[in-house]
Amino acid sequence: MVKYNPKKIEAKWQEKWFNSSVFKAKNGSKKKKFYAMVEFPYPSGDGLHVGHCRSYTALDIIARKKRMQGFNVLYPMGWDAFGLPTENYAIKKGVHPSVVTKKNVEYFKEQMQRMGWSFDWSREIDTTDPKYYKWTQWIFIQLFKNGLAYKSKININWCPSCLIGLANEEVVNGNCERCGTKVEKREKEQWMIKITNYADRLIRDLENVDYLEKIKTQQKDWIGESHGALVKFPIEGVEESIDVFTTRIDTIFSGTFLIVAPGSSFIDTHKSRIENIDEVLKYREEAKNVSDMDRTNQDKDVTGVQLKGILVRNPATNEEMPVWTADFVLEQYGTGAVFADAHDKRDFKMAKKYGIPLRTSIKPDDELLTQKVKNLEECFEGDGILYNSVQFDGMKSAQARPLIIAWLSSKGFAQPKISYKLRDWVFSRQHYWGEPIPMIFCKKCGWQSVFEKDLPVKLPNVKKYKPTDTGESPLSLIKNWVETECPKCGGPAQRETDTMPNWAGSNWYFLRYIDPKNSKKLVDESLAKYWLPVDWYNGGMEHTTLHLLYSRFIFKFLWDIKAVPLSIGSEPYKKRTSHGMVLGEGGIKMSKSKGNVINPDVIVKEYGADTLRIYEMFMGPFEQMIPWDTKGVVGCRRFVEKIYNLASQKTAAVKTEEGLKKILHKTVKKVAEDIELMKFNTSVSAMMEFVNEWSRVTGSRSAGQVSATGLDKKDLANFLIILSPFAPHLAEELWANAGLKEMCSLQKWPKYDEKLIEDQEVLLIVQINGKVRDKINAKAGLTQKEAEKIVMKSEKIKALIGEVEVKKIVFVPNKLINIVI
RNA sequence: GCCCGAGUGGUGGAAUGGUAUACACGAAGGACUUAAAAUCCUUUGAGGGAAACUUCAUGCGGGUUCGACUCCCGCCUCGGGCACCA
Repeated sequence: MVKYNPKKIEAKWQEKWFNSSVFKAKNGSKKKKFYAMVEFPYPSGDGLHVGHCRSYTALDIIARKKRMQGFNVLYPMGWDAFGLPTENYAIKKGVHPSVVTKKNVEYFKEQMQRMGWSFDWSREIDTTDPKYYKWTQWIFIQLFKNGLAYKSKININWCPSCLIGLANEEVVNGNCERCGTKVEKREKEQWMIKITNYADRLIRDLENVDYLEKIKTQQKDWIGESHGALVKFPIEGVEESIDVFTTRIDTIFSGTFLIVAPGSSFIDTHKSRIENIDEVLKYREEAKNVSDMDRTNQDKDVTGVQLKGILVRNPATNEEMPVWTADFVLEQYGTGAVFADAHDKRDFKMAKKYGIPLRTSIKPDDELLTQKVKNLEECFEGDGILYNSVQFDGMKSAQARPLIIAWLSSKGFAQPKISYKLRDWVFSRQHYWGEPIPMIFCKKCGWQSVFEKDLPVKLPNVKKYKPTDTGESPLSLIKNWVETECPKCGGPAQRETDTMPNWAGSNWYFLRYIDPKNSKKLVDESLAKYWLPVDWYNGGMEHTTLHLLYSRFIFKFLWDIKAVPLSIGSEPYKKRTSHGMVLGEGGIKMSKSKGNVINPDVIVKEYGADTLRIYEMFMGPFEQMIPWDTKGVVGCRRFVEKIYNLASQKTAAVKTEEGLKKILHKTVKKVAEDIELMKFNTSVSAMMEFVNEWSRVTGSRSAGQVSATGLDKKDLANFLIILSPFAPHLAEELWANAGLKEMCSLQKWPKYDEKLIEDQEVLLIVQINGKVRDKINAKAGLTQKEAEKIVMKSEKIKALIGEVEVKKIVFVPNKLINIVI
């Protein structure tokens, strides 16, 4: 018998697949479409990660199964190749980033093909290809033309190590998401995208998509919608008022002072009337130097300064309130001002510290606690019952809120308002290796977009792409590129030198796979109509806030401007799932510094791609984090080899053994159902059980008389088909060896026989008072009476019941009988 | 602090109201071999018993039920998300 040699088998079938059109998605097909997508990788120098393998194998299984079920499947792959690691590597080694990218892409592609994933390589895309980023730039111009891209001088998060501005989303606990350096504040003119205009739709439309509940929650949390009211506080001595956003209007009767953010324009507007303006401005400067991390530190002592000479009036109580500034009030949220009262811990703490008067107006249900609250010994923040609130006394918080808004609204002091935590998206980066922002600044005409016919604005090929210490993009040093003509007046003008963030290329890539070579349009309308939306999108949990949000937003925008057909709806992904991370052995994260990174190449070389594919599916529940275990790989290799040996026995075709046939049909059913639910681990174990039985049956026969496979040709074919999404090379090889026609990958997915699966005989569990006391083999479909009769004959049961009275008998057909005594 | 998810053998895990520990790894013993590797066979939750068998066990404490890993209530631990958000 020939020994199982994955190296030979796998190379052979990969060549056959990729030199033919078996996995090519067909435009203009009458078949139903299925668009399966995985997050395209960033082609780093490290090569493919075993985490990529988990995600790509899972959707490969789904794509292969759908193909066999008669769908026209699109399962594409590409490269998200702009980004810092490539740039940093290029700087260090003195090679151009495009050269580095090309090398990395080649390596990744080679690795991917060795895994046997059924990608349609004819649709490969690369975000750094000018033919691709032409359209990334085109999208930016549309955003600009529609008033959603604007330039603004803002305090940006600056990473002093990467020398780059970061979006709020890229700051994790006050540190740079990429390198972990503490983020600083810098004031800079930046391109901003008005994603906030879409906040409500980005929440609302989640109802129409099939995402994991966890992912929907994350999206909602990130957008941070809160319902409340905008309340006007009239300013004493002038005909003006200040707006405050609140979700707790029920506490307004206890509002005794007002706090504005240190950076609030309120301070500038009323500068002349603030008696201690120097002190206030000094506090503002100090607040600027406090990082967001410290500003949001709960244990920090509260600080603040009163704006002396300024008083406002509480529209509910008509009492005068002093105005303070404190750094815990943030400029960016709500209106940058709050009314303060005894029912907020921070306000409470501040009032106690500076001796500001407090009053309470909400009491909890508890008498003892109420006394403490009334005596200002404790701060009560929850919903409760109103008092000190005139006509609202005795009402519950939730009940009172809409009534108070209505009452104040009738007097012209309030209106309902929804506020979001989501902020506009900082879109400028001061780096070389990104898409140039296609904008031109003219002193006379202001910011103008490049003519669409002049796209793409190519990245100039230069030697110096190192970031500058000044925070300017390295492109600013290339004079003959920067200097250009104004598209409007033709006068001298300068190009924008900042580039786009890495999200820019990845937030619309699913559109380009549909029509990757179109030079006239973003995507052909009829093709988009056929292929969109993406039916199933899988990726990492780390991309379920940012990338998913950005790409949903951009798609909605493109839908609004009719760049994609209206009929497909405004959500790009019908279904989104996420895989759990693959951890290093021992449960710690894989990292180069810990030296515990598993290279898929090494595993493929030693065990074969089919083994690696099966292991990654078998290792545990798909959505769960799981530590790598090379010993577990060995078990999967044994399984693969066992199949190879069993199927390779050259014997005359026999009739499949009855019991084995039944298990095969059950396995066909289970594997099909489990794949849809991404329960790959149990599909594999079901196949293992089948193979164990197959091996047992075959073994007993060969020991006896006729040496036989125990599976006839037709049943072997069916098993190979359900195995093929998991171990495609092995399935093809055995398919060919068995003399079956065409490729296994082109077969129809098998049906199972309902009748055959039904058990003729069942194991009836006999319980007494819920404890298992006997197991009896019985005919299937027994009635309760018949079952009782059989059970009462059992010596064991008779002995256990004895003379005691039987109170009740619970009967579950074909499963169990429970005698209660 | 708030919101999700999880906790089962030595290990990864299976079972979503009905035989707890499928499948796999590891370990122990055996066969084959001069030997090792590979392969095959047997055992493998814990305790008691010569055995038939029996008691206990799904993070902890209660509850519902004929019957609970599974449902409900209260805690503990771990992981993830959000966080002076007004």
